Amino acid sequence: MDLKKLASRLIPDENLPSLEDCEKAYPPRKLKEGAEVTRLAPSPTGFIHLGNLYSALADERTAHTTGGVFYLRIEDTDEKRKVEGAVESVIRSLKYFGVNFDEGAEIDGENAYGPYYQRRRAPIYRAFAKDLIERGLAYPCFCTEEELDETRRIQTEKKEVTGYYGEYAKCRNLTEEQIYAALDSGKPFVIRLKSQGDVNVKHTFRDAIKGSITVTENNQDVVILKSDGIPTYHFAHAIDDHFMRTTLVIRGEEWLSSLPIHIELFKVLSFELPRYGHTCSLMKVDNGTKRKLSKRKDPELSLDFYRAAGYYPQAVIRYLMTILNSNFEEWAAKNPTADYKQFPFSVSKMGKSGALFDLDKLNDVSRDELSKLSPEEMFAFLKGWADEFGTEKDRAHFENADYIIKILALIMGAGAKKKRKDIVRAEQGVRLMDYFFDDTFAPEYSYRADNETVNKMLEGFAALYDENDDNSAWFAKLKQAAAGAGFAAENAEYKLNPEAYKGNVSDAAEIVRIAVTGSPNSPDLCTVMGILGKERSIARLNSAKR
RNA sequence: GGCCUUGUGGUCAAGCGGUUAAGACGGAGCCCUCUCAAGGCUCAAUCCCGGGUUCGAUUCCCGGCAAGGUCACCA
Repeated sequence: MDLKKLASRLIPDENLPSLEDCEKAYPPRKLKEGAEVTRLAPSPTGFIHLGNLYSALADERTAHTTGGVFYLRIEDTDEKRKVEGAVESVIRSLKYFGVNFDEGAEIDGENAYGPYYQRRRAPIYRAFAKDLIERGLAYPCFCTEEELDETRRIQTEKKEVTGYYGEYAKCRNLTEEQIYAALDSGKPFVIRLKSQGDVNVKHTFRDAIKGSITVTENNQDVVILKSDGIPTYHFAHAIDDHFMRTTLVIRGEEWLSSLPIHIELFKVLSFELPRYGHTCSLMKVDNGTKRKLSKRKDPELSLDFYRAAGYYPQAVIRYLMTILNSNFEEWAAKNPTADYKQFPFSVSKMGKSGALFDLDKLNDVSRDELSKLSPEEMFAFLKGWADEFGTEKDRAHFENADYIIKILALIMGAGAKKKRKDIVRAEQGVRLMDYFFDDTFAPEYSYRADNETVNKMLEGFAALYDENDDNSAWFAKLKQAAAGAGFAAENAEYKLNPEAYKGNVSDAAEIVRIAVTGSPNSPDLCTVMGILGKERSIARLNSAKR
């Protein structure tokens, strides 16, 4: 059979680049020894979630801690699943979390290895497919979807491996006449790899994350060019990662099972195989079982969700870092002020089994991270959130920067010997301040004492309160009022004879606290009242009487 | 079902033939204390199972089991 002629018939494109041209156009990168080139290669199918950020961070850290390059490639070979604006959304979301690309789709700067949209690279793929056909390593397949379904059914029935291989590869040995007849009749076709592999042969393979794994040779005649002439993932992956000079392909472990295909593809294309690192996926518990995070099933894991909830970007990143490299936490404890980018990230330190997403842990990391901010920085962060996601009232409150910063100094324990870690995320932090504003102050007045006692305490303290008192003077007056209302002024006295009193000082303070803040829990009450000012404090004490 | 991967407290995990089996989150308790946080201290809780190899296995080997992934003209 004249393969040259067949190739020209199958791929008649003019102006295809020559294989040598491609090599020349995308030469090996000039990087220092050990520098890794990594990439994020999403398909533009919609929003990205925490799991995507997780692997993007692994890529980004690997590239940037080794002095390499991190680029963005868009795998848009599936027209049907394309979503408008998805690319911008990916870039924007990742940027919010501080994950930035050096080159790639929609990125300014060095674009020498582009284009980064696979659809725009069609001529390259087609040139190589044509070459494979000429070399007898690929062939046209005219099987219809129905035929394929049918063989799959038979294979399943006979408990054989499904797929297009061996005797099931019907089009593999078509005669010249059959091929041209099909072509002449206008039947649509795909191009398949003529696999040379043998499933009985196994190799051990070194994965950068999983370590030593065994791979079985591929014997599937996989589709490399779909009937629309666009490559499948497998083929595009081999060609792109070769010509974009990726050194380390970091991707989810769901790709592990197609690794044999990729190995064969690199081999027949005569490309040097890059290194691979297959990450375990982030899991979540669903109906009592673990499963990997999914875009469709877990909208609450969308990156935009975390933005809306007001999670601090650095906190999410640091949480992810603790899962990515388990020694990160230890390092961070030793270097409390260091930026996470100084951490010597290593793919080899990545875990081998899938981690469960742990909200408690994220919250803990968040508290910690946020407690490092100054009240001014916290103000800026909260205001940014309020501007985008807050209520009308929130935005109005944030006009008064000085007032809020004073509140934040209290809530965060700034300047005090011990910092507070009350704020986990912006939304919750903003709500924490509600009682400092009259229009959001919503007390419940759920006193434990009887009304008479409450009123006596409130009146007594209102009469004594002086906004110029320092903390101890303030507390002395609280005790005085407490005694007047029948509480024990000193705890020791109360312990000796609890029957004689309405309660201890804590119980008395609780009444005032509820009156002023609407809640039995709050930071230092003396300071709260100082921030509110005498007038409002007294007004609240009065209106809190029963 | 075939193939691949993984299996240390509730969660994330150190560990790499001999350890009282780290640490963090979460839980319980105590201290501190005007409450709540924070902080300090203490406690409970783990090597999937069965065979080997070995003086000795969480660690090495084999076999189970369980979980996850994958078997498309989707990526």
